Amino acid sequence: MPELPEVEVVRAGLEPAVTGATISSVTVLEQRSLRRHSGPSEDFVARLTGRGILGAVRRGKFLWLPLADSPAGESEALVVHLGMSGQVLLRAVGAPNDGLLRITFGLEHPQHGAVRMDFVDQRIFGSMAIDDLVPTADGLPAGLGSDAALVPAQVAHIARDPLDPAFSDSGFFAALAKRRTGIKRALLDQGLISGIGNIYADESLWAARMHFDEPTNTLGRARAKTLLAEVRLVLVRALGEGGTSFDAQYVNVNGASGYFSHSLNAYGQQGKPCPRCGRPLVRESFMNRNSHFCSFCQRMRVPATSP
DNA sequence: AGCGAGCCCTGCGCGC
DNA sequence: TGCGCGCAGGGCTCGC
Repeated sequence: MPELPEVEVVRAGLEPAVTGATISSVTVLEQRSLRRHSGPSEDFVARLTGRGILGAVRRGKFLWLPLADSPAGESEALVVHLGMSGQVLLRAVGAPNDGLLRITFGLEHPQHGAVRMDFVDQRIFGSMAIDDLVPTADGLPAGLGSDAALVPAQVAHIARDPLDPAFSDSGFFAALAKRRTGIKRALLDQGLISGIGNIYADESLWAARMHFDEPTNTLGRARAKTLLAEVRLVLVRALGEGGTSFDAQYVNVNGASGYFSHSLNAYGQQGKPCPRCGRPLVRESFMNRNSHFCSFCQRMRVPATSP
């Protein structure tokens, strides 16, 4: 469950269950799910077993669980990226294993007792890793879920997401004005603004009535503001509905689906009438993926030339 | 700097 | 019923 709302649903579901819990056991069933971990699976298991979990933090599509008792004062965290098809599920001890289970943790919580935390991932684009926490560049809290200004080293290059109170709107507008690229490319660039993927990029652009390939440097401050406002609106609405689920793949920690797929205006709606103007929505190949949009409402805007 | 291509993968739904 | 194809929410690296 990839984009910000889906990852936030997972974070919020994990937070009460894992904060204060101790990892009693770790079993790695699929080595490739540790692609982002620097050591072998034995190292991963040995370093996690017996450790306490301090919370659940998210920036963009990255999730991490800060760990207690880090060696030599170095702060460490268990970093999770769901990739295209990853899930983190909380299950009763003894529940049957999912066929796509890659890594499983036994957790012991002082109040809630024993629970299992399962990392399930069909395509293995997702991964887990132990990583060092490093200070944030701006000294502000790294993401949602913790006040600590510490971010996993492998997440440090990821920009803040638009729901982060420390996200700089003016910094984002300035970066857009400086870049020579298309607006959807910019929205999908996790180093510029994080958390947005193909679904919410298309939904935001539809809401803002912008063509996906409109150049960022001629967008102008007012239209950039409109776009950012629509991005936030779409993300918040999707979060309110538990994220977007097209099938059983994208679920919360209890395995339940979100409902935002019923609210999609553009993504996956090719051939259907545009909810605004009634003309058929189209799908166009873009960046090895697809863009879904209304070719009437979202016409390429020709920037006004100075007289 | 920015971009396209390639790569990492499995499983599903569809048309034949 | 079975097979092959196209498709899928992401991100990293490389060469131009």
